[in-house]
Amino acid sequence: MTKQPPTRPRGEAMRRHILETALRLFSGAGYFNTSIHDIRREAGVSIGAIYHHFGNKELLARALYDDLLQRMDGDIQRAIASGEGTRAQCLAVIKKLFTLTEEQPATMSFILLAKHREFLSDHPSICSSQPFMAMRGVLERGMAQDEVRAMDPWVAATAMFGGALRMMNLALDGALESPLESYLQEVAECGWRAVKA
Amino acid sequence: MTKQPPTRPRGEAMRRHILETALRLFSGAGYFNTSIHDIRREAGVSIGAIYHHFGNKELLARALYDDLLQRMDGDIQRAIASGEGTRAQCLAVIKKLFTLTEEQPATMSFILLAKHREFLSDHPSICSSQPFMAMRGVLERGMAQDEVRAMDPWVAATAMFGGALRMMNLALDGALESPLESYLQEVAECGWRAVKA
DNA sequence: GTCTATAATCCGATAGAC
DNA sequence: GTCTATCGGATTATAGAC
Repeated sequence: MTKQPPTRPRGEAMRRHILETALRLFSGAGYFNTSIHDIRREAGVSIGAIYHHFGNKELLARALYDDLLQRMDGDIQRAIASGEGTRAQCLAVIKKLFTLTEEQPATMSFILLAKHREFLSDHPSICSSQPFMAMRGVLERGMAQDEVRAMDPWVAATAMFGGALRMMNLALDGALESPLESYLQEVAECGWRAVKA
Repeated sequence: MTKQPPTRPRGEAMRRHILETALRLFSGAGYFNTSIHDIRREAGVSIGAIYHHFGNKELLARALYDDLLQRMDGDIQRAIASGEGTRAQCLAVIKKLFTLTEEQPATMSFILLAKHREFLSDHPSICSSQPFMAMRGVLERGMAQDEVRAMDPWVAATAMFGGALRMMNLALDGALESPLESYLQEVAECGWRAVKA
């Protein structure tokens, strides 16, 4: 009993706590409408702690973005690995994307809707990030095996997943009546018809 | 010869001049990275003129957004009216969207990529704006005439146009090698296969 | 209507104690 | 590592002359 759970997280735990708070505020009000002082107040930590762990506001956003994108990349890779054949893999990817959107809307909102160029100066655009390249890769392999019609790989990827991504935007904007999962089969079927051989 | 063309626009002309300058800066650096003083300097007008015509920065952005969206709505409506049948109408819409993206990237970037929620507080989301509702309407009529498979109207609209919109995002991010128009036929074909009866 | 000058506020970042 | 107090600067918006 020498170790008491501290009221406030310290060290690495505090770092994660700050990241979680920043995600909530960034995705709610936006990066520019959220000040360091807002994060400080909401997280119940000091300004000094934030600057100690992240250096400045932009680096905090970058750390958050990298963290979320890496987690999403793992999810997408696992979804792809879980399926046999292009069609099943694409369905698994869309299913995972829909689940993430419903269960972690703040995360998906930050990744999909944020104009990262505005505060992540030299970061590569979201299109060329790992998870999106992996999705494109599925279609390219599908083409090599004649499961997918021969076409430009970008066109194939956007045709297969573009509808799903738009539906996620609609869900995040609160424009859909039913939960996103209820559209899964229809959306995946449309995507597949768009590209199948 | 009593009337000399003024070096700097005045009145309504100045209003438009300010809107054009704001669009260029907003779509380049983003709304929050653009200050009133930036617009003042770039447009060669005074702070007073800006506040006289628009009231404050947020109202300036709102006026710009409404203006661009109304113009886009007219373009989309005309594109729809130019075609016979669902397939031709959808092709015309995508063709117009691609042309606009290439010829007026600042406009399309501002409309598509901006997180308007961050600075247009109570504005309806982009999904429920006129041009996007019109695109959904095309698919609904197509369903009524059995040209399009029966399905949720949102799913049909995102399946038909989602790929095209993603391609526009890629083009605006500079991720595509060829001009957007060169993908037109493939993109439209994919969208149509996704929804056709 | 358009201008200049200035006010009021807020923000990101730093300094230094503990 | 975490805290409090504070600085310097930038930004939005206003006041008032022309």
